[in-house]
Amino acid sequence: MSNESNVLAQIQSALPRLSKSDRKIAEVVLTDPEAATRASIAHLAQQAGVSEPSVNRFCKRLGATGYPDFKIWLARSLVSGLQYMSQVVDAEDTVDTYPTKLLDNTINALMLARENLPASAIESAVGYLHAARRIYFFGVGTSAAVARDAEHKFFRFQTSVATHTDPLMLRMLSAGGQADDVFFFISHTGRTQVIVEAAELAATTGATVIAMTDPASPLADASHCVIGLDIPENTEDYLAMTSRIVHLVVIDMLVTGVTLKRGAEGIEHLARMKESLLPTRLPKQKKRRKT
Amino acid sequence: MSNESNVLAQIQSALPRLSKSDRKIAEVVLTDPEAATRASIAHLAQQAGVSEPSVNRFCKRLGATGYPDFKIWLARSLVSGLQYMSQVVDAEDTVDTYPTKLLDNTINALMLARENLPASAIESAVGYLHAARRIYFFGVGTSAAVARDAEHKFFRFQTSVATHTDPLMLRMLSAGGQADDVFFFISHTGRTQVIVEAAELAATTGATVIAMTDPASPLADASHCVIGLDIPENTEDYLAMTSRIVHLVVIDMLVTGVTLKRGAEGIEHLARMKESLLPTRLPKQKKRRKT
DNA sequence: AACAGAATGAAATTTAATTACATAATTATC
DNA sequence: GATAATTATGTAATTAAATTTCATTCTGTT
Repeated sequence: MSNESNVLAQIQSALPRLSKSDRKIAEVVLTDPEAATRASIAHLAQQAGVSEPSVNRFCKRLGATGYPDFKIWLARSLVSGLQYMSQVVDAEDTVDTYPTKLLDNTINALMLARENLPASAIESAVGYLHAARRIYFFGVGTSAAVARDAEHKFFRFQTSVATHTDPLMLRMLSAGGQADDVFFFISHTGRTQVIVEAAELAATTGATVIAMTDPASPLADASHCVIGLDIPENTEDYLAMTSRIVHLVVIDMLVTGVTLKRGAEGIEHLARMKESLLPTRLPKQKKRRKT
Repeated sequence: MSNESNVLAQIQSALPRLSKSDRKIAEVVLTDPEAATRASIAHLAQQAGVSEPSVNRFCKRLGATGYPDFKIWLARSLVSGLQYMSQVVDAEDTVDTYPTKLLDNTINALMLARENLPASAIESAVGYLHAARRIYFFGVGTSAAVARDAEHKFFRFQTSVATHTDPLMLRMLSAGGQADDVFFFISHTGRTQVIVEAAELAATTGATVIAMTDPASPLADASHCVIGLDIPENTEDYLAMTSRIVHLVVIDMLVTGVTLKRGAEGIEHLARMKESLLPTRLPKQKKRRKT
């Protein structure tokens, strides 16, 4: 009964079982839940044409402790401004709408990733990266930027790191893999010709092949360790590619994981970061904006 | 001010500007917003160590009509267990905790950006980029990856685009700016020596200088158009730099804006994207994971 | 029709939130 | 560096809101 996560659905389903006044209240609430969250018990009672205690009893019957609590439940089952459906930018969009759409899509992608985190894959990838003598991050197109970011982050460790986008370099380096090398491939689809080929080559050399990609793809099949992510849509090749954002955050996770594994120096690094975070922000001088 | 869509992000961004007691209240709310929705004003006041009227005033300052109304806002902006305080990874973290922390920080940064979108700056930047004959994206360190991403995205237009990280190239190109060139600088702090210098140089040439940076920084001062973003903490140089994610999404916005401005072909492109989005995902075959 | 049981509303009570006012702290000004 | 002005904060009084109690009215049953 007290499934507080969605009162509206609950009211809806209880509707036929309700008494006369309860039904009147339910209808008012269902018609405009948004308004109900703002109304006082007196107002809602008047709207429904019932007495205040009736409203109160209605709330309690649903499992709330009282009317204010009921309003909170109601508010929670109404989702904040965030749009949960992936939104598409179209010709009618203006500067007041498309930035929010893009942000919402990105936020949704991250929330989705948050639900289905491939913790074990991350863990083993961290293990490999930590143990590696040399790491290659390979990605083309949009994923090249992710690879570059990873390279930049892994610089801090004494491990040697490299990124390349040139197909020839990619193939040559992959073919020359050694036991303690890690090849890390980044591809949303896992079907990019040059990447798949390189991964297959690398796998034959005894090096470790990690892929951040679709788990049901040729690239995944060629890899020893797959970081599979649940990413809403394939907007590949088009404007905003939300997957690359998720990929970047996963890179952060890997760097963090390796840092933690390295102990001492790593921890010291983290401590410094903690400090830098505390004095939240520097007081800003007067703002100045042109045009 | 009364942008009711996400009070938590709003509080987060107001945090540094708040008075002593307001901050205490804000911290209690941010630490456990879920609990705050259930607490009475007296309880919350006691928790924060302030008086009840202080809590009431806090709510009003945020735009709510009072405490109960504030609780409704809070409930509405609450999404599935997300942590709203910026979280720091420490030595005790495991693979079960730090990935979520990093994701939460990123999501928060994006929600914050969503509340304080510099729409007008984005609009004018889009105007400049659309009109440009040649575009340079300059960023160093972490921002280099953002610049690279921007370059990759702007390739689609006939405008010529370039990115460089080499300080010499940067200075040379900046000095050689022309009237219809756009120099786009990316820097979280706006205090990176080489970037600020290049911006100042470029500004003397008659070219347009755009900066995505802290609005109260030397870089902002040197620019014609500043895209200022509200980004929680300065984790600069350390593990996860949430600002770069926000920057990337802003790049998406700019590309989208320019695409929309280009009309016809741009729209056709968007239509194709829309199609690609509908058959959401390919049915995945059996998953396969190794190690 | 008469009764039991639930449903409902009026009024009283309690609880919670808000306002008014006084005091303290901060900031600006000279 | 002192003083005025402003802003922030708390105490107490007030008001508003929600809840409980209890009397009344429906509803269905025999």
